[in-house]
Amino acid sequence: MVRVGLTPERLTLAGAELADEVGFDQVTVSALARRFDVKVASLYSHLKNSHELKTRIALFALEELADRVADAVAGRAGKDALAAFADAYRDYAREHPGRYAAARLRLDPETAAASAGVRHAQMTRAILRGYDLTEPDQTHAVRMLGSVFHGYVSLELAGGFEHSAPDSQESWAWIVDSLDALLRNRATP
Amino acid sequence: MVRVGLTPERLTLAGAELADEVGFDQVTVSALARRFDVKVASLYSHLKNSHELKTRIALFALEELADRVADAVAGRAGKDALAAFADAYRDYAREHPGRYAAARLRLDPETAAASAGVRHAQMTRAILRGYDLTEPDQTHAVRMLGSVFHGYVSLELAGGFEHSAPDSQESWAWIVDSLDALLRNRATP
DNA sequence: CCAGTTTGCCTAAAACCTTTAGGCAAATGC
DNA sequence: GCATTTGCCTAAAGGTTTTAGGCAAACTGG
Repeated sequence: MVRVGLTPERLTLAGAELADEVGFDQVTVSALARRFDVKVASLYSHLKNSHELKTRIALFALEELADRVADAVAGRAGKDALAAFADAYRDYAREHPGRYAAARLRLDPETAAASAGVRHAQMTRAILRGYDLTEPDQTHAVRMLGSVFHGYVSLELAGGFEHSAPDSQESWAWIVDSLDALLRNRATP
Repeated sequence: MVRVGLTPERLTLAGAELADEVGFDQVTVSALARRFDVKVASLYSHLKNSHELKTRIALFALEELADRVADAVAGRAGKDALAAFADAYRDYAREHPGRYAAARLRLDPETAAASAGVRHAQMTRAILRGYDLTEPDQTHAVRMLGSVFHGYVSLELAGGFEHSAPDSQESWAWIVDSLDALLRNRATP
């Protein structure tokens, strides 16, 4: 009975990898046990239940995505920052579709408040500092950017733009461009 | 052994109702059988499998949503049409969250091509006729509108805007307003 | 270094979901 | 009214979740 060395962290990471391979909703405690070649029940010493596994993966993905976005945005401002933010977001979703799906898991309020989700909101607001928006416009803009990015990426992942011209990349650039113009128009004089 | 009168249509409708009550991913063949007070295996005379049930609910929801949007948009043009489209979309998602989630199910290409999804795309293009966009801008705009609406509604359903000011309704109006301005700016002279 | 405790993975088992196979009775058609 | 079709049933196998209890490996301190 060799000990494999399971920990919540290793399980979370393996779960994230599994999500990218087979889809987030195919991530089960059973599948994870198979991957470590241990019996299913063994995982329940490290995880309260299946929901905790999914939540952990979600939190992990949120952190990772926030790190990437922070990196991408560092040292940029204005449209440059907006484009970097947008690309970091989209690239992450395309590289890690399962983790991205995980990041969209609905968290209970306390968990969400303690998650990297707040960093996302902060970074979005940081981007908007380049556009001189005052409240409540700034909040509206935060919500709009979140909607467009999430909406686009999730439609793209679902294959919505696959078999039609023009290329998805072109639409993405057009949209970022349009959003920049929109935000500049909304700036308070 | 009383016959309940199961049909694929009745099962689909009941499945849609169930989705709104407990969430689309909680819709199972078992739960549906309980609702009709018949044994689970009985449903398999009317449905090939669980996936077919979900696909049917998705197609049903797409039709229903397309009907609503068509109704809302009829006789309107320009920003009026845009707002009517947006509201019909958002209202449907809020009234029928389970069906809305179903409508976002990934369909295989042939099924998607035969679905009301194509009506959605046509209606979006119809809205854009009021803005004098030429290709490829029109396609970019179709994709952007789809992204914003879907993204916003799905973040809203996930509770993203619940416990913060300003009201979601205000942000929605601001966004529709902004999109209208954006599209007018993009019009070809 | 080795007893004692902790920890990790195991077996066993119950509950629920999916799906298939085969049966009996109700509805339909001639 | 009888034969056929159809609809719902029982039975059963296989997968996932979760809990309970056991044995052995890995730490702990004397």
